[in-house]
Amino acid sequence: MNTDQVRRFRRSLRRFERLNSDQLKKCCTEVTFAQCLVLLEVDDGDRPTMSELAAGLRLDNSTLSRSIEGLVGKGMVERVADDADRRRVRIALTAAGRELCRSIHRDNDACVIRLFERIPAAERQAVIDNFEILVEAFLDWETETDGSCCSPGLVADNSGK
Amino acid sequence: MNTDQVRRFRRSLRRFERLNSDQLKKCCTEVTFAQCLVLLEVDDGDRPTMSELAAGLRLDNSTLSRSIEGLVGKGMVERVADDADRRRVRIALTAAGRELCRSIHRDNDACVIRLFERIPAAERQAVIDNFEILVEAFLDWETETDGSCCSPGLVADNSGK
DNA sequence: TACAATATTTGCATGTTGCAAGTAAACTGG
DNA sequence: CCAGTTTACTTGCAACATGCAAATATTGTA
Repeated sequence: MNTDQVRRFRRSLRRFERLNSDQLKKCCTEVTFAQCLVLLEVDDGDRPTMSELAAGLRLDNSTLSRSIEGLVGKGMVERVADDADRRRVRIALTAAGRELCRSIHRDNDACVIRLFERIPAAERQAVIDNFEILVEAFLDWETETDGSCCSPGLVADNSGK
Repeated sequence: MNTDQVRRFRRSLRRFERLNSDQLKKCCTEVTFAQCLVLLEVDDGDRPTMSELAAGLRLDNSTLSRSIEGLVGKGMVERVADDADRRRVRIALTAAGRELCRSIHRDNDACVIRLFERIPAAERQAVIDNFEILVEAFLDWETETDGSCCSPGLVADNSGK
């Protein structure tokens, strides 16, 4: 890795960071952005418990608890007591929640397709594959360092002070 | 684009979203994460005005104003009145701000290098290049739609309701 | 000079987040 | 079986981030 590569990548990372901005996210009014991430995670799992969701989303249990609270209030998910261990709370989609997930997927699939129309067809698969490699590397690195290292993109680090 | 490609990409996008989480970002105590992004943007520019910074970071002027307020309070930047147009406020790094930028770059360059050690050397350039292509496509798309489309990754969209 | 346009800051409300403390249920060793 | 510990989750709290609308100050314009 030379300096130019590193700096170019970090610059892309900073720009990407700001792209997922609230402005972009706000086109939806049914649920908040954080709630949307939780909803899709619930949809991906099999009646996951709170802890499973929190781990999957890398969120504190308390933060997740509040997101779920919001989704319950909007009638998208239900808290279901676990028969085997009544400490556990399992989360299940309601009919409205399932419908919202379908809607989210439909609309966002279409958005991704439009996005990729800006990328030459020959490059699309490479972009997807390489992004996946990148995300995996991040996840792998996060797991190993347990979040104790600084964020590679942009974060200030006072370790040198 | 087939469905599998789209879904795989959106899944990566969701995971990536949560990776830049506060937990990861919090290794720094000098400035907040948002302030760090602003600081580096100031460093990149030539005594930029508030509006230039807000546009570059895709932030509302008011949000930027508060971030700058924080950085001024921490002695990292200074507000400088523009001689030609006294409505304008230009932002300049202080000596401490310049030093912090150097520190951020030094530490984060090192982090990126460690991150990429998890990716085979032969693939690194492709990962960087393809990430850049992706970010450019996002920026291009955002500019053209003026943020009026839904976020491709994950955002709920009630347009179908 | 009155009026419109531009640049920035403030007031306000909402959302997100983690830590610490609290509560309830399940396990464990005597 | 019961006291103490562990586990799962929720609440209290404080900080930060964010955009919209309104206020302020300055500049351009007719």
